[in-house]
Amino acid sequence: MSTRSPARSVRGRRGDRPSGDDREGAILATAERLLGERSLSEISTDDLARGAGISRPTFYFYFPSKDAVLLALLDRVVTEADEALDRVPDDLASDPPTYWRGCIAAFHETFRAHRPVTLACAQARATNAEVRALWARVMESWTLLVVEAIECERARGAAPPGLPARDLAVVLNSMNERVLHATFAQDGPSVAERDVVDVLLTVWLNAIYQTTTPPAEA
Amino acid sequence: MSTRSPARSVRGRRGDRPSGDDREGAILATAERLLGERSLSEISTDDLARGAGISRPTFYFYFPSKDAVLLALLDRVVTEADEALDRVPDDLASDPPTYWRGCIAAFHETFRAHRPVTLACAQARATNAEVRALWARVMESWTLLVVEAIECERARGAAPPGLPARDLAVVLNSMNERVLHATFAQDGPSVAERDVVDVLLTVWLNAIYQTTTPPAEA
DNA sequence: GAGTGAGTCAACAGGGTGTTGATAGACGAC
DNA sequence: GTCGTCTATCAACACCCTGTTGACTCACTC
Repeated sequence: MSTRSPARSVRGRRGDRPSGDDREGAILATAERLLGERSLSEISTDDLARGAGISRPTFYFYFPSKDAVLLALLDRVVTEADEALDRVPDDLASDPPTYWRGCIAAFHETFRAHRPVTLACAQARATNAEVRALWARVMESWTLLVVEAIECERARGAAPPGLPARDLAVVLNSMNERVLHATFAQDGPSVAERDVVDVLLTVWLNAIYQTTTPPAEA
Repeated sequence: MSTRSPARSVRGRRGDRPSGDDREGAILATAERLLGERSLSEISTDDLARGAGISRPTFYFYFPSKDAVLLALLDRVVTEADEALDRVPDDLASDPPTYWRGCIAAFHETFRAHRPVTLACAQARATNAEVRALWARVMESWTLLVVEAIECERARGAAPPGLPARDLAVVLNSMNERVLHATFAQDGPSVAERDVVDVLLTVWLNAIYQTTTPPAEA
């Protein structure tokens, strides 16, 4: 520090010290990078601090804990997933398989793009109430969307009555969650990454319509 | 120790000190009891040792780590699940829904009976390679059984062709795993404990047969 | 009655988390 | 120009947890 030229102190918007936002971003980036190499429990706050170029106590100036960093990462991924879902064309009645496929693929692609964060969150959910709550909120909103879609399809006669729509929506969602996790983590029996969306779609169609070729609207 | 009566030392098979098996059993029992109250990461080796009436270093005489205790508990549950599955009557062709229901219920009941261990293992799987491997082994053997059953049903014309039997078996199994976990843990959207087996069964039948009333053999 | 082997634990070493209190620098107020 | 104040920083600390070491007890031999 004593060797730094005083002239440099006027360079840039706020002097030569990185701003708080830079530090926060650096911590998040470090976390996402390290999660690609090892699990959150194997990453110390010291690793995160050093990766961001600060000391461990300073880390606590930006985040209350390691888990809070993960929560912030999850929040970004969840926002991305919501946006991807919004971009799915709303053509359920005119082309059901394409609609459902679009929804399943939106989740698949978003979480695949952030595989390390996804896997770390799935793990942290067991111990971290905030991660659990956020994840549950996402699953709940997606469940409500599916419930509504199933009820529309039943109302127009495309899907037969059967299980309560909510029970059906919950188990299909759960299937997707676990299957995508297994595929990403290569943990236990899993489906090839290339096929996973189509396999899931087929089960969804059979569960909802009892056929993989449901009728389009008249 | 100095106040213990020497006369007691001849009581019982091996004197007044509990045997190694007793201690090991006491550690396992303590672990299963404490897992009903809090997660494994919130249980210290000291808690397990004290619960079994020994000091922490002595705990390490019996188990190399906390995780090894969980693995031993999982091993017992897995054995139980295998036995329950063996007791399911082998009447697939003569009454498909009953057969599949029996299989699903066997898992449901075994893991429900050891809910804390099940939930702890699902969590530990993320960090503990041995738990992960044992769990994957169980899922794999159950998957193979399902693959074989699906192929039988297709061969006799009861189930239509479609997805590769293995992909179908993997995703249906994954669904059960995640749904049962959510039901046990009350974590996120879940199905009522009372209904869960029937809801799962319905999806299985639709996915395999495209109907909930598959034909029995002629 | 010396040896053996299972069982036990106080004390230690090491690594992690989260907190405290002192400090350094930028910046507006006066 | 200096004086508070606010942001940002970190050495040092307190504490908890894990796993190891080495000495000890004690029943059971031969």
